[in-house]
Parts: sequence; structure tokens; C-alpha cells
Amino acid sequence: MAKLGIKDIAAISGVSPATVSRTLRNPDIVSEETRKKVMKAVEEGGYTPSRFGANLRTQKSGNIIVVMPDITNQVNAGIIRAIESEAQKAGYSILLGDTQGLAEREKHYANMAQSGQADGVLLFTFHMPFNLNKALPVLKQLPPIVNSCESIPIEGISKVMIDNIAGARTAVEHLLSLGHKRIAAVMGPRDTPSTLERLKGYETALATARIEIDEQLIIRGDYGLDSGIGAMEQLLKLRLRPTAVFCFSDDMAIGAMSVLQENGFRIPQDISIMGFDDIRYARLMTPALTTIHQPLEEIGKACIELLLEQLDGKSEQARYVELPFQLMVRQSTGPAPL
Amino acid sequence: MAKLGIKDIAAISGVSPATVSRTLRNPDIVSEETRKKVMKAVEEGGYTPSRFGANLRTQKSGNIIVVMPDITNQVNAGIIRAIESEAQKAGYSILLGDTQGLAEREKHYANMAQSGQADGVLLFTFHMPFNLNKALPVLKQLPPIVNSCESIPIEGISKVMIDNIAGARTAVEHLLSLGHKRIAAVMGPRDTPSTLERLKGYETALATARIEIDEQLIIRGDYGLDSGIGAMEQLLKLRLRPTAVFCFSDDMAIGAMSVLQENGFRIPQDISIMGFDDIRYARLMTPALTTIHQPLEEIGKACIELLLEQLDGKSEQARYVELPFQLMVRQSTGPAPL
DNA sequence: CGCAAAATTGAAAACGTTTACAGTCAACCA
DNA sequence: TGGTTGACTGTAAACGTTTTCAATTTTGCG
Repeated sequence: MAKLGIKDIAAISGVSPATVSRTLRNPDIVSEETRKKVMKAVEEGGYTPSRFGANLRTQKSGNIIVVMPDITNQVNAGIIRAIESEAQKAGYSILLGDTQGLAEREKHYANMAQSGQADGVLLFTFHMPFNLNKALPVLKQLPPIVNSCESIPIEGISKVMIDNIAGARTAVEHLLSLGHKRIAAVMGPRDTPSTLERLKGYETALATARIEIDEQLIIRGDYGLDSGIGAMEQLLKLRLRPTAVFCFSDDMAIGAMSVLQENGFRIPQDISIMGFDDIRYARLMTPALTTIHQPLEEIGKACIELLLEQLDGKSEQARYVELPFQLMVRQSTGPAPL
Repeated sequence: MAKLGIKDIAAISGVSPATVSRTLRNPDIVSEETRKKVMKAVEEGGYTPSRFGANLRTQKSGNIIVVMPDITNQVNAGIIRAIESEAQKAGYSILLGDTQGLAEREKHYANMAQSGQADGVLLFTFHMPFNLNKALPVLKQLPPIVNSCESIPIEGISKVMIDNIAGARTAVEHLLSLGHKRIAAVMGPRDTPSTLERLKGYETALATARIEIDEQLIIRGDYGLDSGIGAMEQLLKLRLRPTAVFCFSDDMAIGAMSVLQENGFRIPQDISIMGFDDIRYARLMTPALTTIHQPLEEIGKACIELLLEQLDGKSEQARYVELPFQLMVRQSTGPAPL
């Protein structure tokens, strides 16, 4: 039996296609009698409305595209999971856009949004459709956007963020309170807003404590495990080693820890390590990793919420949501050695 | 300026819509002159073909849906990343289906496939559209499917797998070779094929070594970190403790290790630990985790390849691809204590 | 040069819905 | 009773492409 269309169901149940459509989308406005007839035909025929027709007519895809630099990353994965779950409740599907940091892929996803493949965009990456110079004019052509994690410096787009500056400052202050004076920073990828913000928090905390910044103690990383390894190796070569290392991501902290332990350093007795994110592995490290907790699920939920507001046309205005971070003191940080 | 359609472009460039469509989809069949005219209009007008129209006409969505139990899991994340990347090259987009183990969500994704929202399905979860009893008849109505990770016991669907039985056997044999006799197993979620297979490998290895199975040493987990913790706690309460623990996932192994270290056990001197998967954190644990490596990227690539074959109509027949696992001996396993 | 074949184009018909609009019919009210 | 309302339903027009088929032009070749 060929696949049934709405006309077939209409014919079977003796009503018009319009009524079938109404029965399915808006049951309340058809009479009970009709509804029953139609539903019977629908079920017996195993009819599932084709989305192609509906999409074309309504000009909506029912999809939301999530653009991320790396879905393998625990932070991103955690967020997207919450997003997917909430989106589904609202009747939307999630299209995955993993840029792998490639500009060409960012273009690709921008196109997808433009061709109507998605009704809205969740943007977790910095570059992207936005060539900052010509961003604003383009912006209005694009579907609704919510930006998170990496703050895009454009007015008028909704954002969900944590206060990276304060988060980093809190981290460093924790180390300072333990008596550390030589505190290294392992940064994220060059020029991303999150890294710049966390760096600022680091600098602010040190400045407030009247400790001079030592450029040698600031290492560039990329948030990944391996860059944590590289950074730590570099730091260990220093004549004057840091007594504490603040990594801008847990992954890098985990990488750093493994280098230390391999080389016989004790954590935190010899060197304290801090991370940022509080991924689920953090508390299971030995020693458990002190870090700044990011509320991944809340971030995901907030993103969807803001986007849905725009999609439903409820809110024209951009909103900014700031979620709280939390210092998680565990065993990887301790008093500075004498 | 309102959004341009194919008719507008046709009008501007003085050709028919048909020719515009041809220029974009199939440049070779239009004359160079026409092509130039059309391209000019397309670029100046900033025209992006609407996918709605095309989808309806071609009855293809250009989407592939990936159904997974948990995208937060490193194994799944790694696989899906490869999938996304390959799919994009072939012009497909990835719809994310995270079931979170919920039956209702599995239904939902089955529907999506049926309503034409996706042209193909990549299935990494066990239950699903397939109520085994009535699975076969339904199967032919569904779009092309490739099954991976959790083997669905149905003939005629393409699969990408590793040999879980052999993998587990290899793991246990490694432990046996180190002199261990009391080897515990921490299983994955009840009744999933992968768990059952690995269990079989475990049992086979022990049987071959003429070691009797001790039910007390077989603990049920769910592949997650916490269940590794729980399992290890349970094992530590045993009167006769195991000297080695084979966890069916790295996550559980990591959980188990943290329990041991917290309680002052030395790994591997007191107890050896093995995992399965070789997630990227495995080698950074202290001690580095001995485990069975799964080729995530290759799995992802193979899945897409098989699916594309079906989508392109190249191959009607189901194919089965088996990818090699690899034993990674690291520091978490050592000779059995005396 | 003339004809067949090939290359290129256009006209028009789908594809499967949703929804504005108009129509029908029963119920209700004055 | 007649008119008005309200509830429900049907008609038909989109939505924006792709593709078949036929028409036209160009090319190739004897």
C-alpha cells in the first residue's frame, strides 16, 4: 500500500483535507463526531503527516541549529543535552553544527539557517556568520539567535552567560587565600571572549592582591587535554616555578595534573591545580579537582527559553541572562609550600 | 527587500525558473552564457534556495537522525562528531536524537523518521522503533538504517560493530596473564547487547582458564561514573575481594579507581583496574587506565558510509562492518598480589 | 546544404500541507 | 417566525522548488 496523504485520509473519513488538518493540529475546533471519524482513519491508515508540505506552507522547519566548536567537549555536550531535551518538549528538533573550529563549516551553518533549514540558531562559537564589520546588516536577515559561552560583541542579540571575569577572579582569590603568590594561568584558545574574560579575572585578582603579573606564568592553551599537558611541561621548565596553576578549563587541568604526577610532584603539597567548568570527571580525579562549576543544564535550558521567546514572537527585545557559577573546593588545592 | 525566490531570479536574469534550478543543482547542463547570467543574479540578489520547496518536490530532507542513549558519553560524542563531519561532506545534516533512555523519546524519533524529517537513521540504542515482535513488517516502511554499538537482533539491517566478546575476552586474558584469579566484572545496563556480549567474553576467558565464575564478583552497572563508584564499594565489602576489576566502560573504571584511591588502596599493587572504550581521559588517569580501545572515528565514518550507500541506492543489501579493537596496556593493571 | 542528433531551454505539473474565506446549518432570541 | 449568531466544514489558493516533456536552437556530418 502506497503511503497515505492527507487527501486519502480525507476521502476515507468523508471530510475535506482541511478538516483532517484541523483535526490533527487543532482538535478543539472540530466536532467530536468528525474528530472520531478522522482519527479512526488516521490510525487505521497509519497516517503521519508529511513535514514537507507543512514546512513549505508554514515556512517553518521546526528545527533549531546548535553551532558549537566541539561537541566532544564535556561542557558543550552537557549543554546540548539539556537543549535537546527542552527543544523536544517544545516540538523542535536539534540540528547539530560542530564547526571543529573551521571557518568553512561556520559558513555552511550560516547558510543552513538562511535556507530555512532551521528556525533559530544557538551560537556557542565566536567567529561564525558574523564578520564583525558587516555583521549588523546581515543580522536582521538571520533567524532568531541566542548566543552563549562565547560572547559575541554585538548589541541586540540575546545571550546566556556566566560571569567569566568574576569566576576566574574567584578561582584566583581562592588560591591567594591559600597563600599562593606565584600563580600560573593556562589560557584557552587565543582571542576567544571566554579566555579574554577569564584572563581579566585572573589579572584583576592579582592586581587587587598587589602581585605583579609575570608573563612567563601565562601560557596559551586551547581548552583541550593535550594543551594542558604542554602548558604544564612548559611551566615545569621555569627557573622559578609557580606554586599554583589555574587552568581555564578542567580538561587542561586534568592534563596538567597528569604531568605533575608523572614527574613525582605531589598535588597539592608541591603545586596546587585549579580548573574551570566542573565537568563530571573533575571530582573523580585523585586528588579531586578544585574548580569553578558551570551550571550546564541551566545554561542549556535558558538558551532554549530565550530562543523560544523569539520564535513565538513573544519578545522582540534581546535579553541577557546571567547564570551563577560556583567555587568547588576540593583536594587539588592546598596551602602554598613554604 | 523581501526575500527573493527562484522566480525572481529567473525574471532578473531573463530565463525560466527551471533554468535557474538547473544552474544551481546541475551547472554542467546549462550553457556557459546562461550560467553566468544566472549566477550574477543569484549573487547580487543574495539568493539562497529555500529548502522547503526542494524538500517537498524531491521528498528528501537532507537530514540524518542519530539516535543515541546519551550524547554526554565520550564514546557517543566521539562517534557523532565523526558522523557529523562526514555527513556534512556528503551534503547531509545531522539531527540529534538523545533518548536519555526514555521509551517515549524513542517513539518520538521513530516518528520523525517516518514523517520524512530524516532520510536515514543511525541507531545506537537498543529498544527503539523496534518492538521486536512487530519489527520486521515495520522495518520496510522505515528509511534506511544503520545500527551500531548496540546490536539489534534483526536480520537485514546494516551494522557497524566491534567484537565485544573478543574485546572483553582479551581484557580478561590480560588480567589472567598477570596472575589474577579473582577477577570482578562491572557490567553495563541490564540486557543491552553490548553488556551481554562483554559478559560472554568475560565468562569465556574464565572458563578457558578453568576458573569458576563467582556470581558475587559480577556487579550490575550502567556504564556511568556513579555506577562504577557503587560497584566498587560493593566489591570492597566482599569477604574475599577481587584482585582485579574489569569494568565494561572507562567511566565506570574511573569511578572505581576513585573509590579505591579514596580508601587507600594502591592501583595496581593492591587491585588492578581495567576499563573498556579508551576515552581520552583514560590515559591521563593516575595511574593511566588499561583498557580496550574502540576506534570511534572509524565507527562514525563507517556508519555514514553504509548509510550513504543505502541512501544513494547503491546497495540494497545489508552490510556488516566489524572494526578492530585494541588492548591498551597502561599502569592500572599489574601482577596479582600474592 | 539539409537532415539527424545533441544541446539547451521553457511550460507546466507535481510535491503535501495549512489557512483565509466563504458557505452551511442548527440553535437561539426577540 | 425570522433573523442572527455561532459552530463547523469545504473550497481553493498558496508555499518554492524540481523535473518531465516538448520545443527550440545549435552542432555535426555526409
